[in-house]
Amino acid sequence: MDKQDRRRRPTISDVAAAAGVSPKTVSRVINNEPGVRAELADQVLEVISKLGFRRNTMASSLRSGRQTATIGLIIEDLANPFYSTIAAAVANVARTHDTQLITVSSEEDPDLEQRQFLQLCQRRVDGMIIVPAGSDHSYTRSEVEMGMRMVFLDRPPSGILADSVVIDNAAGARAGIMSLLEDGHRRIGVVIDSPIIYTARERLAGVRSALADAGIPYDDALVEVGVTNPDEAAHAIATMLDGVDPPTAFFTGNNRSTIGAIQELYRRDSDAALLGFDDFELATLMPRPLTVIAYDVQELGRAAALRLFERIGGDTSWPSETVIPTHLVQRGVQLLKS
Amino acid sequence: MDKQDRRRRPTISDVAAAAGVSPKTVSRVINNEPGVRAELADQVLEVISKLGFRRNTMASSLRSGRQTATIGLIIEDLANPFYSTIAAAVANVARTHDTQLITVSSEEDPDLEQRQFLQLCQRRVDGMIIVPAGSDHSYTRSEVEMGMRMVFLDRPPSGILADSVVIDNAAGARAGIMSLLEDGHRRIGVVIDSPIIYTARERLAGVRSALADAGIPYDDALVEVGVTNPDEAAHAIATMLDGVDPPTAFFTGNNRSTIGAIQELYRRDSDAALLGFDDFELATLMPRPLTVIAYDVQELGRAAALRLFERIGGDTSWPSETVIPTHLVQRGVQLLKS
DNA sequence: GGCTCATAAGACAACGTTGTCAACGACGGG
DNA sequence: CCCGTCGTTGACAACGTTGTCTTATGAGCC
Repeated sequence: MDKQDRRRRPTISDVAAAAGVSPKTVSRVINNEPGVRAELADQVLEVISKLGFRRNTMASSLRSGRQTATIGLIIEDLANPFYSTIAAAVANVARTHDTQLITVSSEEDPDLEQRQFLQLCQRRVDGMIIVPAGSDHSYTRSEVEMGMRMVFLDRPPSGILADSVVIDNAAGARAGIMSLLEDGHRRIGVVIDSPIIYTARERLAGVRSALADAGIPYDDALVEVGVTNPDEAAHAIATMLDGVDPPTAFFTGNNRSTIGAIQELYRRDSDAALLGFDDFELATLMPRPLTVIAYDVQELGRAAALRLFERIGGDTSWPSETVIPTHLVQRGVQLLKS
Repeated sequence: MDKQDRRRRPTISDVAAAAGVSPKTVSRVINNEPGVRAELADQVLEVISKLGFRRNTMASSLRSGRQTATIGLIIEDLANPFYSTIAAAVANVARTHDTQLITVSSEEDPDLEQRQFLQLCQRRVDGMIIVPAGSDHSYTRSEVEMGMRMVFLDRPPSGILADSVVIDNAAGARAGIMSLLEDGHRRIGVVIDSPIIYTARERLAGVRSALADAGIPYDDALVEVGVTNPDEAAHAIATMLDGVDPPTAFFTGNNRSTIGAIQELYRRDSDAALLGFDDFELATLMPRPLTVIAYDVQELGRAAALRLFERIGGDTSWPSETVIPTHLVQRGVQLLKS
């Protein structure tokens, strides 16, 4: 280790030379191909472990043209529990296919998303799951034509026909609002992200549909759009509560907004009802009651990964859209005592 | 697209033929090597974009022997916020080095950890960050000798000398316990994972050190080890509270146990003090007061990644151990109203 | 014994790219 | 006008592996 601390990695030829056989024979052994005497194979295996030989995956898949046993996942932010749950589910499916996962963050930047996409193409991943940040994905078309498999997650693709897995956003929001209406609420404050975003748009559509069915006019003063973090949500809630004829219930369009709403409602000891899209860890310990529109986040990732591996396995059927259902769940720490 | 829906991916030779130049010239263009007339380079670039050529990363790094611009991260479970925060931090550092991250879960299984490690070696990643599940890492030695760079995260390596980044577990626990002692607590219940696990062992050592300094005998009846989930923690807390001379304060060794403790203490309206290792999202909304031993999880990942890239950059200094400091923070939703 | 045939092993080329070196024309100095 | 030099470009081989084809060996059969 003093004069040569960085040994060269042994290659198939090194193994072959040390074992007194041809490189091809070593190749046969490491690939479990038939046509090698058991005795000789053992001998080769011994040399392999003695030299610490590891087949170079890159050379192997370059030559054989087979799969690279890698898939890509493009998400907005790995630190966000929603995305990390998806990543974990995808990785689990990948592992059952002996495939490794390259996860990259787009940081909600369409340009970065595209660059990451192309880099993954250059690595010749077998397929990709993408949670779109941008709104135009026609740039993927030429790659898809050249065989890249893609599944869109959480938001449908645009500018290209491809598989997608999405939540039943509109129906979930609609069901939630209908339950508020059944409880007698007539003024419902809505706090939601910008309708530029697919999920926000769909959820808002669900809200409007439920209100329309109940014959309740849509009141712009009770809808705050473009809310992206807890503080903005808290502020929006405060403003509505301070207005004339304040809402008796709130709908928050994602869990970040729900957190902000809980903070503000708790601070004021308000007993307004709260309905939030997305369940979240520790919702059961929140200091006030709330209802969440829940769905199986793992299933979202799992379904996308399964679809992707079907494609990789050779499925060439027409692109499908998988819709993950939602359901309403009561949350809040008060339930612990009942 | 009807008869040949899967076009072959163009290679450098295809581009060369279409542009009427040699493959080497195309290579020079895509690598920004000098020695190509600007006019000719433009012409080549045009053909490249027309054909949708993407350099094959595998062939490139196979031939050039340069870095693969990939690093590996082996963690226990990507769905766990602690690990996903680390993964995000590592990915962020990686991106500044134009490197992509392959994240794999060991599922706390030493065998799987080793298999994943070897697979990453076969992919010739430039380096790896590993949160050890197993307790013996001598199996990495031959790879390290052949140039694999490794940084151990959250737990130090054993059986091999390598860089590591860990939390100041003992000092953090010690400081927390000392603060409970200052508040007058003399009977402190301890709920912690198995001491087989490095972090649990260190934290328990911190607890014992603080108690010893205060002259308080270590009472086995007040220490429950081997607790791995919230329910077990809640049960352990309940048992201690139901015993004779119950504790007036509890220390929980990680955030899962802390959650369980909160549930049980809230259920009973107990006003026992609670001190938990690990901060967590939404700790500010917990329905009772608690103190957490907090540290910068992102920094943990960031430090490990920075160290790894120093190694990849050629640093051959003696392995270092980076220790991330901790500090005490008050949490609980009651703070919102003050 | 000569034949076929199956089996085992190796020779060789190729995957897509790039390092090395040679070839070419243009240019300027002696 | 020749020669060395520079700037461009290409030919060729090689990275580590594997697909294809060939060769060597011996068993089995008439």
